[in-house]
Amino acid sequence: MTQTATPTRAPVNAADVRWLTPAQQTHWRAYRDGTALLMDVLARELDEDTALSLAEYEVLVRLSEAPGRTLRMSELAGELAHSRSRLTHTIRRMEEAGLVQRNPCALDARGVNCTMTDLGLQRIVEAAPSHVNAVRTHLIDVLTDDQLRALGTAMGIVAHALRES
Amino acid sequence: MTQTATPTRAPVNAADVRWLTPAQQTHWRAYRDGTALLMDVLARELDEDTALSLAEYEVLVRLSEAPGRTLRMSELAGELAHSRSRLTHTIRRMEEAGLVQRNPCALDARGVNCTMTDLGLQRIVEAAPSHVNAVRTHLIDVLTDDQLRALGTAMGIVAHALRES
DNA sequence: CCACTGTAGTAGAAATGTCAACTACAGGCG
DNA sequence: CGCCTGTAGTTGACATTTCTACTACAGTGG
Repeated sequence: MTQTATPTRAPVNAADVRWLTPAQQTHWRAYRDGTALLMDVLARELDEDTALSLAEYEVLVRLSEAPGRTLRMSELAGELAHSRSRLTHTIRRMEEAGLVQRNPCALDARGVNCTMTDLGLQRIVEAAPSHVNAVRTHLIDVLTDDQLRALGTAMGIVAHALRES
Repeated sequence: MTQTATPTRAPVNAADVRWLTPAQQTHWRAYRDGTALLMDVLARELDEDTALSLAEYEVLVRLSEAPGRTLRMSELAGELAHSRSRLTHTIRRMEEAGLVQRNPCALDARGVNCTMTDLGLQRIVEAAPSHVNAVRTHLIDVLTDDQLRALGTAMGIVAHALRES
């Protein structure tokens, strides 16, 4: 099912809405508020400790795991769930900072390969301990194994459903 | 325990890091990716359907639930987990659009009360069905009750831990 | 009363993200 | 081939968020 020209969903009249139950409200808000607080503290601590933004850090993580420390721009955008435009801007800044390098893609003349430089590798090796520690402190260590597993499972389902459409 | 002047955490040497187990990695990434995708689609659909940003929508929700449809700026910022500066800018734009109004606070001359206008109320009444529907479609309806409860519980714990510090 | 420290809110500049074109190439099909 | 549609990536204008510094008032303790 592809999008129609105007991707507007059918307007929902107030009478038809299935409002959230109080319990659903509570859980949705806990998720929303917890996520806002968590992402905020992770971004702040990463920036203070390493002068990297969360977006830059995640770019480097994905590249560090890719064969040849290289990924196509679109693959990177897909994995990060960032818009192509956003990624272009981020990568341009990172390239100016010497963390990555861009090269035309041999197989597909439209494509651009993005490669992590040695400096980029160095930066993420330095940054990883601090960030892992922050994730541990604020997320992993405050939850039981079961709670973390449930969290991952639930959001995995959500992510999968969204990637379908 | 108060913060020291330089709130920098002790640097973490690579040797001391407790890296995440593969399972922890997986769950953390599922959470992170799912959240990015979910927030993105919710923001996009809300904007398309109602021309409100998620931030504006949430301001209106909090105000609509407050006595007198009024909250202090700092209370609003605290509930939304937004910085005071960010809130000031958001509210200024919303005030220009006629959705809220600011008045000095009688009890505390430093304070500012933020009140939702009738137009603001009207806008959120119109917007709510669409947004609830989107939350349902992309989050609530793809999870079982147990999964949603587990998600809310886990993130509630995370939020609580962060609000302590 | 006065100094001191902390809280509330704001403002402008800089950084970052979004949106809407736009170029260029790929792949299918007459 | 030549046309058409779709994908990859970029760009610049615009909107939002962050950072930092600032003003003003509250509350505490001498």
